[in-house]
Amino acid sequence: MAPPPAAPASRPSRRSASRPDGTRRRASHSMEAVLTEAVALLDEAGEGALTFRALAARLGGGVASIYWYVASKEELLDRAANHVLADVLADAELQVEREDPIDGMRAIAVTLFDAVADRPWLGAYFMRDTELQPHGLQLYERLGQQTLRLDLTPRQRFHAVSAVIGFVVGTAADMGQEPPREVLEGEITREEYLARWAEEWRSLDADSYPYVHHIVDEFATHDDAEQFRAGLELILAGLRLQAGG
Amino acid sequence: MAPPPAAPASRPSRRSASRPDGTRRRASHSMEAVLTEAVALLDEAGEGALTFRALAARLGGGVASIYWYVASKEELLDRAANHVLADVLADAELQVEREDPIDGMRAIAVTLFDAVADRPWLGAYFMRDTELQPHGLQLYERLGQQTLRLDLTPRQRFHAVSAVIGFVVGTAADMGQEPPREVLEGEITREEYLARWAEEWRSLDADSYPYVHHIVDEFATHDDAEQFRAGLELILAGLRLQAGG
DNA sequence: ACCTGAACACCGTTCAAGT
DNA sequence: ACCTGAACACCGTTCAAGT
Repeated sequence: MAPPPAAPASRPSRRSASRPDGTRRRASHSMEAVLTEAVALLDEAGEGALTFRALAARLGGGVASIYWYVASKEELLDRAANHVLADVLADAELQVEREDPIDGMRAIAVTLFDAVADRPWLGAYFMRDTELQPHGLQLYERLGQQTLRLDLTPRQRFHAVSAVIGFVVGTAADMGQEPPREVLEGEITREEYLARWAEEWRSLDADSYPYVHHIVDEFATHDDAEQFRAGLELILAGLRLQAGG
Repeated sequence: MAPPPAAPASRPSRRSASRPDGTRRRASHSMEAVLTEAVALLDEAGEGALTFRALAARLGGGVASIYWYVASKEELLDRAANHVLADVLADAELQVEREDPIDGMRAIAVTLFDAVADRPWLGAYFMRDTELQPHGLQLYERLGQQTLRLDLTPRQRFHAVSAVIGFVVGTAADMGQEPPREVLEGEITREEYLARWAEEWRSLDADSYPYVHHIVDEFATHDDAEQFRAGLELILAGLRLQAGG
């Protein structure tokens, strides 16, 4: 396997510190430090917390210095996404040696889902720009390679991979939406929140909302990861059928 | 079928106009006018164009007046989503009288996809708050009702509907991402843009990226709607299998 | 009941200047 | 080559006051 496009060389970040002689050194960053701190901000406090001012403060420098590394906030997020995808890719590579290609696809899909579920902001930026996200492209390639072992046309393979990616990212982003304030602040648990929502659904007219009533208990006790897996199995079953069983 | 929760009464909006006697009447809005203009802004210039200031200007009033109708921008977008879902729901209801429940699911899914493809912002707000989005809930119910006619457990039905919604919204939101500036400004066409991207993919090492090379022509000429349909068919095929064929 | 004006506390981005 | 300070042109939201 070829190496991914090389990342710019990086040196460890130095927080602005005073020298022995008491003079003050200018803050000095590096692409690596910028992305690491950006991801830390994202992980600690969500997408809203990543501002150039907050990031500059963490790096111990001025706001404008970040623009030496990225041209815009969009690029910052694209690169941050690529940064965390390195680990996702490494995980996926480990799990991909399956005899059955469909098992391989499942393994990669689940790995990616877990990553996006952990980092909801990742969903919105995944594969948006393959030039800035070589690791995203490699993950796509790995998933696609599995389909080469199935009896399908190129078009079917393209559609299958697109479907899996679309499902994983879409579902994960949806599930990863910022929980309501009450849950975030620990006033109520996720279970209580779901129960409250379910209560509302139960109060709907049963004749008009037979389906909602039918599944309300499932909804109230559902597990996101299990729900994702069940949907993924439908796609994979359809694919296996298409490939001739 | 029961009516959806009633919308607040609305009167036509009046742009601030001068009276015969020359005095100035205060601007007067209505929830209906606020949502209509918000959607117009969204449709004309994308999510970035919807600001309280721009909306107030269109309504002919001050910024703060909008806060009498909605408590936050989040609520404004949730309600705007519900507003356009009224039409989507009406479309879906017309198409749902199928003998085969899977055909019914397909019809609703395609209708929703078309709506989100037209209005990318809709993807991010669909079904986020069923209290503010009764039409979203009704669409969910309609889709779910189809599964009641399939031989499945409640849990399987819940998972199936979640999978379809997740796939539709995820795929449509992804496809509906703001096209790059060059395309938006008409410098190049979508085809040229895809071709340029494909060119880049072709320049990758063939041994490391066999899949990308395998599908690059499909990618260069693909149609989003067709790609969506193909993925949807995989889910529906898996579901039909699960329901016993 | 509904709207206004002005302020508050933020944003991303730019740029001339520094080292 | 890389960083700083200060400014610019915005944001969403609040609030006392008006009608």
